[in-house]
Amino acid sequence: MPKYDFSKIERKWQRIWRQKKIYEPNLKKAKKPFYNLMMFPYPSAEGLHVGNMYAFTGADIFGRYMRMKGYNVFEPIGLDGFGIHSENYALQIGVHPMKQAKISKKRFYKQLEMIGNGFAWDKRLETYDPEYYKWTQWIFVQMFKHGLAYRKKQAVNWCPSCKTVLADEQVLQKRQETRDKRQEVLVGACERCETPVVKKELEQWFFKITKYAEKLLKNLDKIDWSEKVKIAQRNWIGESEGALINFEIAGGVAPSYVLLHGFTGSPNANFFPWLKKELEKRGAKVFVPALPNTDNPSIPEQVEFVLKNAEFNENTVLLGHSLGSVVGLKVIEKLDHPIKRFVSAAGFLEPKFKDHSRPFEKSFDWKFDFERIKKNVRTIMILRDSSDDVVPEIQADKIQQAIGGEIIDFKAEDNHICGEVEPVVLKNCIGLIKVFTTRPDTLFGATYMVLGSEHSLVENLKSQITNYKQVADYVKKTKNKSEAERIEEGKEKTGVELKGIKAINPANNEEIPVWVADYVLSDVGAGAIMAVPAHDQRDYEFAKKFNLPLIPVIKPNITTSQVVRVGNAYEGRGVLINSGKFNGMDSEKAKWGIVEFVGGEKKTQYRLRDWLISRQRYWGPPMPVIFCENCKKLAESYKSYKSKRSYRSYNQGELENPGWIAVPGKDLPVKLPYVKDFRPKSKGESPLSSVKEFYETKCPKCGGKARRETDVSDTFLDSAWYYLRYPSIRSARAGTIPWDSTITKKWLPAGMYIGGAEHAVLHLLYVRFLAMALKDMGYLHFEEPFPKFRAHGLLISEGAKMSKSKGNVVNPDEYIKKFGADALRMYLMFLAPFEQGGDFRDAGILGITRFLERVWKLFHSRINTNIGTNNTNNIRAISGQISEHSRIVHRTIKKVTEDIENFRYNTAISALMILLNEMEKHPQLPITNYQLLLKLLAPFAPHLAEEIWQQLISASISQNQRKSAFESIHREPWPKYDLKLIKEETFMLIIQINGKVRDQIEVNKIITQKEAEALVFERERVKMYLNGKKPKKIIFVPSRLVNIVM
RNA sequence: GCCGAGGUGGCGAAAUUGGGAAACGCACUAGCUUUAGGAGCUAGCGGGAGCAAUCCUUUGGGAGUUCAAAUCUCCCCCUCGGCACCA
Repeated sequence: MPKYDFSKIERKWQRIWRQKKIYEPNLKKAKKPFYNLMMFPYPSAEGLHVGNMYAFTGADIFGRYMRMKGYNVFEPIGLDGFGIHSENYALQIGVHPMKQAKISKKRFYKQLEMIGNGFAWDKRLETYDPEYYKWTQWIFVQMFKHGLAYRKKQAVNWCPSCKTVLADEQVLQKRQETRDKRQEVLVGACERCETPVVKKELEQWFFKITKYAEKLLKNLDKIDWSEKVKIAQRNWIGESEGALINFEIAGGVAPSYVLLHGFTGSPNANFFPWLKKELEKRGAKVFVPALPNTDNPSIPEQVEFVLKNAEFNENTVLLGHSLGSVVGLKVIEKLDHPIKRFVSAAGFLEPKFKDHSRPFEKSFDWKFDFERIKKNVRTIMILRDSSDDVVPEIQADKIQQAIGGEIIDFKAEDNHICGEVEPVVLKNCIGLIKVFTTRPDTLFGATYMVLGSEHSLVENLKSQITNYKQVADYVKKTKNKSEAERIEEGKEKTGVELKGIKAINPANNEEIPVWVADYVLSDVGAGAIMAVPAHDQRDYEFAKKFNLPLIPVIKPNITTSQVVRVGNAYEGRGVLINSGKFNGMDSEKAKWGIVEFVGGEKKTQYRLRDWLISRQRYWGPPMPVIFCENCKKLAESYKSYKSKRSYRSYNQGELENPGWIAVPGKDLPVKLPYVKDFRPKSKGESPLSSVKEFYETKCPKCGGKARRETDVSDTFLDSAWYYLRYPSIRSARAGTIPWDSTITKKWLPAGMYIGGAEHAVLHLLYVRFLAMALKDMGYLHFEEPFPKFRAHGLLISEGAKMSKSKGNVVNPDEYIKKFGADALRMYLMFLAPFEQGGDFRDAGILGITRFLERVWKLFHSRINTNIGTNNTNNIRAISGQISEHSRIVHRTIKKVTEDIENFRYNTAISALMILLNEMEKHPQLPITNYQLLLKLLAPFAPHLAEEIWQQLISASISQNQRKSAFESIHREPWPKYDLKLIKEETFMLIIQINGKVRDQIEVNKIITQKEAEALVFERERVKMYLNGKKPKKIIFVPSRLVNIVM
């Protein structure tokens, strides 16, 4: 018997498979395409990790199974070679990443071939290949052009010792053992040098993933993914349903108001009389001039009239309705000192109306000095009626783009904000604190308010805050707090009261204090909260610490029946819900009833943040944008409407980010230059920022002197679209876009995606987002790239996560050398369910080695000796025994098939072992059954199965019968099982007495209860236990058991 | 604190529409094979009692539902993973 020389066999078949291209489907012509995708590795270390192999093998078994089921399986592989992992590795070993990439590539592909997967080798890709990142940059440009990329200042984690920006994952978050074993808490420190991390503000690029928050969340219900990954995504997106509620600032009413009516209006029309009364009631001086020539107005004339008759000081609020808003803007432009606030109700900048033209359109030049206006007004509120059929919605945006301010969208009482009572208008004329709450039903229990440190009101109310210095000091301290301090302080709440300011609870009109505290985060909700100590643990802690009231004093004009959940605070717990009704509504209804009662607005809020794309690093694709001073001016002037012609050549991204110009497609890729010193720079800039030849360039728009962006993009962008590239590599039709649409339509979305659960929220969310965005741009025909995703478990070693410091990293190479890839593959899959992960221990692999040896031995000792001579006779001679033996074979087919489909590879392998045990015992083993065993084994041990299969073919089929083409076992049809053969005619009837097994008999499957009982009571053992007594009850479970209850 | 997964022999695990707990494998023990070994074959292998037939007991702990619970319900403990002052 020849020796089972796995090294030779494995190398041989790997070579032949590759030569014969049995894993390279014809991507254009395939009839039953199946895209079997697995997450590609980042080649950041010495080589492939056994954890990678675990994942790839598990995915490959599924692919091989699908191939045998008749699908044209496409199973590509590549390297996620860009990014911080690879760069850090290069830094660590002191080799330039460009050089290291070549070394890693060779090593990784060699290892990837050794594991015996059915990879489509012709379609490899590496993310650092300019041919690839050209398209990564192209995608960035598309995002930019479609307004999905923008620049924003944001604080980043900065390690002062390593002089580099750190990703959140690189900041120590948990109590960890430090390298020199001190048991210290290193929260908020750099993972490499353990220096406390500080915050540094940098301008960076973001992708608007938040725009897709709702879709990303909703689609989760439609896709078949590992449930835990879906849950992680749901939590990450973090939907919360709640309401925005405005709290009036007591004394937020300004001393003086000037209200300007619109075209054909008057001080007695619309909401003007009511508004005047409301404001005067609160002690304000209100001036509502009747503007001259209201039916055929001249704007300059009205402006002059207002300037002459109205008084403006720094506490004046100016409101303009419709044309009054235009007049108001002009008035502000002419002032020589600032006013407190400008409220634009249904205002506009251009005379473009939805209905008809108006006489004042032509007599005015529609030019404004926006810079001056901005200087002359401290806060701006832009009210937009969602049902306005006079002024287009876009006008509000235009005002905001020109002078800033806040847009308030609402449905006015009457069209074009012309109701006699318009509460939203009033609210915006007086000072307001807007809060977001998911519990509006606790509104009656709000006893104070808290603003986040960065809340704009802190500065805007400066003049009214009597302890401003104290407040400012606190705010400054909070902003400078490092991550470490913030977490360390943990539960101990801090804060400062804004003295001189009171807010009014709109539910009960009670005056409540306003605080600023860092437990309220400025970028969450509205950046301010109503504090309800009776219901919220955090508010309770804060209230206790600063002696704030825990429950409100209910004013007599609010009846207790209106109160929902005021709550009773009590010591220790702080939360006792006192539920009630509100105006006859209960619970859920009351919650929203209150929102309506106080004029709030229902709102769904998401926790998801926009995707920060910029990396101040070297090893990534340079971002394909160029900054041009000249174009900045042009793009900005677009906002002021000074030159309509020139802005037409700018795309949305260029207009939204003045000065930033996309690199045109023909100039892509923007190649990453070779930079000798690729280490991160100390200023929070990419190493490219010191390469003059790189950043000095010409503006693609105007040809003037310009500067390239020197940051590179996040690695997650590389991996967010790689699956689109694989099938189109070297396709002639991919040229203007990165993929061939015909092929993409055929192969995508992917049939199966397999990868680690550690990517649940980043990679797996980004891929989905990008697909949605590209679909909306018209480049793709689907929005979910992976309708089916399975997360494999984590492979640990000797009970612990593999890590270099623990020294328990397993290198697959030595195991492959020692035991063979087939043995290692099967051992990894046999450990535990694939989706659970497993613990790699040396000892167990021998069991698999024995199994494979026995499969080999069985062939050479029993099968091979029988074929060739009179094979067919042989089968006929033993046909009588086939059916009995076939039963277990068919049961195994069923078991293995179902187990593969459910990724229960461990039990599939166990079933194969049981089958082998049976076959060894069987005196005359039919060849056909052995062939079935081989086919079932093929996905798990592809080399051995192929070797024996080929030997079988050459031994049993005479030369002239043999087909000329190479017939791999991996293209054989997957065995089908015969249900009739599986069905048993008899079964072991279990006899229980009081639930305990006492006996068993083999009986026919179709036995009735009566027949069973008759048999059971004849049994000696049963008689012994009954001892003449009559049973209380007899339970009969068909084809299972009889339970006699005594 | 919140969310998720899990806890079964010496070890990895199997059994989940409630119906024989421990399949399959590792390790171990004994024997066989004139036997160099991480080789092969046979048998045994949760714990306790017994020469044995057999009996009792056992799925993190406690309670419950049921003829019957690893599986369902409630409470508690532990391990791992994720999120974390999200209003």
